[in-house]
Amino acid sequence: MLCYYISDINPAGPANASVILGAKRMTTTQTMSTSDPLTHDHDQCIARALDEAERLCAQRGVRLTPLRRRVLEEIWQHHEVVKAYDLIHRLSTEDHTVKPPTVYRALEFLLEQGLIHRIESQNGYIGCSHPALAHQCQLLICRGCGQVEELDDPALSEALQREAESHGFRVDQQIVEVRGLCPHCVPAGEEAPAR
Amino acid sequence: MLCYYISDINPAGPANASVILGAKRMTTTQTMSTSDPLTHDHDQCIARALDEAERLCAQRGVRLTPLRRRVLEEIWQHHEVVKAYDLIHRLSTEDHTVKPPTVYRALEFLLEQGLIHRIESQNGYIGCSHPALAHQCQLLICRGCGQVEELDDPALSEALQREAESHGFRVDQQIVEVRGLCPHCVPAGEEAPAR
DNA sequence: ATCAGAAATGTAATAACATAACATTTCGAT
DNA sequence: ATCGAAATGTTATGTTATTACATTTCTGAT
Ligand SMILES: [Zn+2]
Ligand SMILES: [Zn+2]
Ligand SMILES: [Zn+2]
Ligand SMILES: [Zn+2]
Repeated sequence: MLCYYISDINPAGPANASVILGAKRMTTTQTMSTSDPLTHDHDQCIARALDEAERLCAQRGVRLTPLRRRVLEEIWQHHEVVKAYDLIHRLSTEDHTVKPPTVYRALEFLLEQGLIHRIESQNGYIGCSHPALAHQCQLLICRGCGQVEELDDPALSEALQREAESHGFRVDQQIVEVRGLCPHCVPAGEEAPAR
Repeated sequence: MLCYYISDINPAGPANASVILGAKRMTTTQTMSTSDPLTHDHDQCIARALDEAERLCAQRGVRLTPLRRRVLEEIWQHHEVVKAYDLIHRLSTEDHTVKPPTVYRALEFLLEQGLIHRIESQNGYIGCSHPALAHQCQLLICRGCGQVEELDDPALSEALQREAESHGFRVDQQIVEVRGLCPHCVPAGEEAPAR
């Protein structure tokens, strides 16, 4: 499977179509990267995320059960926000309907282990790009294509932490989400206001 | 009405009880401030917020109808997160049940006019402290008492904006919410991890 | 290998949050 | 007074999440 940056949420115009057709599967060894979503090999992206999850859970002595692994795999199918009820539908078959608590419990586990992030402004979830270490991240959420890029800028999170502390506040968690248009959707969205 | 910083969400121990009893109504002229929630005159806080809303809506040629004003007034009853269904219940009487769309439409108007902020991580709302000018804010949300402090640090919002732009991202809106313990709830919560 | 407790999953019901669609009322300008 | 737009009322339904309890699976001790 290839990861298309321009999703069908935002039907691309002719200008973008050629870009999409230009996407190609890369077979050389490379690092996982969400910064070049048009060209990266997303099969490898998924495989790497699952391997890393297996490794971390083994290391931590927690169980990445088949169900939890399956939910994580579904979340990693693309770089867009995934909703809990999407997962319920995707995991259900004619034989067997998955019920909400099943999915919510798996999500709870994955959140606890830092394998996914919850996107508060969308009631959705996304795979974490750097699950080995706990971190505060900044999420860039494109309203055009729905893709999410995870930033992990310590300078930003530290600045916010300091600001909160300067008001006597003890920080548990930061929620930093930016809504807007990603580089590939800016042309299709609105042009820059300045002229 | 006085604004108690320690709410009944987090039953205060004896150490805090005296602090609560120490809260007093201030009658001197003062600026609205959420930075000293124990001592500020919250009646004046509400009145000022409503006056400001009247003024801004008149200036902008939009209508702060009785319903919208009433919803804003309820949101300003304290400095804690208010939920939409709280408002529905508070506005309903034995004679008349307020339906969800009524409240959600009022909230939509108040959000558009920048008179309230939505707190994404809580599905809740809070009165805006500086509604005259559009701004990106940072919200400090206490898990102890539920109170919310609004920060408006341009250095922070500009830093986040620059970071997003450096990734080619066009920013529409920033969502910055910090969960933790406010100065008055830190003692009652957990002690500092360092020793 | 067997058993007991803990962890995980299954299931039913319901709570909590939000919107769509359409009817009626109110407002403000002519 | 009349008309169109804006606001509100009403019904129904869609979406997200949790509670409570039953059953199954796993793990470690015997
Ligand atoms: Zn990918
Ligand atoms: Zn992450
Ligand atoms: Zn106040
Ligand atoms: Zn504000």
